Amino acid sequence: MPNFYEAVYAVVREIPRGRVMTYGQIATILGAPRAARAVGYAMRASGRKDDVPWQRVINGKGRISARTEVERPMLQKMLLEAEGVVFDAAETVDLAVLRWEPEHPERFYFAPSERVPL
DNA sequence: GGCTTGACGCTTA
DNA sequence: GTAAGCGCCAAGC
Repeated sequence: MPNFYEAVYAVVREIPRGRVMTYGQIATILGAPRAARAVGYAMRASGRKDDVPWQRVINGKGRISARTEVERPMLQKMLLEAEGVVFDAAETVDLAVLRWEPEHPERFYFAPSERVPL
């Protein structure tokens, strides 16, 4: 992984259809449990990459964040429901059931020291 | 190199 | 149960 963004995308691409992951969870797998914000930042920048299922990444409460955009969250919810993800009355996803974890999280490990400029 | 911003998260009230 | 505050890491100026 040449940079942090690609490291994040590599994980997101592994999320199966109908399942979701949280920002903090991805950050933890990358080796930076506190870098949830940076993960979200990477998602925002991933708008162009069609092969990255960004809609399957939500916050730790099981909700859609996307505070900056207005139509984005609506689209995200629509895409997830199309995959079978269920939202409750509070527009929250049941993470206890739909949260997914890679079989080999260590292969996504991204040591800060290995970070290489683009 | 330093300051500001941002799809987050945990702790406290 | 919700709301506000502080800390976190990486990117862009």
